[in-house]
Amino acid sequence: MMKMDEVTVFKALADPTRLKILECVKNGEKCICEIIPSTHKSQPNVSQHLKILKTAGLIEERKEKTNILIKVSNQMIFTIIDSVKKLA
Amino acid sequence: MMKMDEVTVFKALADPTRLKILECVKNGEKCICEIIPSTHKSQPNVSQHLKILKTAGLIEERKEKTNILIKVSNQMIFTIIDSVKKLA
DNA sequence: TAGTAATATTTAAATATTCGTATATACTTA
DNA sequence: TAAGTATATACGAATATTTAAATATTACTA
Repeated sequence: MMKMDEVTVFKALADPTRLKILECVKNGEKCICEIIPSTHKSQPNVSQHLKILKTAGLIEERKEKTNILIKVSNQMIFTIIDSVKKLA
Repeated sequence: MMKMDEVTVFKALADPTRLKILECVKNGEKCICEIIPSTHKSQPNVSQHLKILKTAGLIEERKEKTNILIKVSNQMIFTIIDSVKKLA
């Protein structure tokens, strides 16, 4: 997976729906069909948010029968998000 | 300084000019008049970027005679930026 | 092969962001 | 007090982002 520049990564993180998606896959792979309802957004919208996260190198996908399973590329992203949350 | 939500912080970081401003003040307070030329952007534009960084809680200002000096609120932000840069 | 489920793409509208120009404000100094 | 320096605000144009609706694609399954 290509390394992405910081601005692209920060942009990917700068949206509540995308942060919600990352939270959703924090504890392991999830089917897109499970991610969608967790965001309360439309299927096409989630599809586009997933593309932004993928382009930023933050997630990876794997096909399993009919479904696509999403996981984070690097768990470190959660350390980063937590650090920002704790930033006083 | 009020704690800001993650999305606001990530949005503040999701712009090359603002990352440049943070780099500029990395090694200590800098006058806005020094920050401006380092960005190659107009004075009003830099002023607005500074406001976004301030609203996100990332920088603080101090008046010194005619000038306003800018410094980061928390050096931890550079650790975060570096972590993102290293994210494979 | 027809139908269905999962996901992606296209499109258009609404909104947000970025930027420069013009102008305002505040403070300092001649 | 007039002029100058440093910074902020208002405004409008260009561009980018977010979103849902409509549609397309892909791959199962009956």
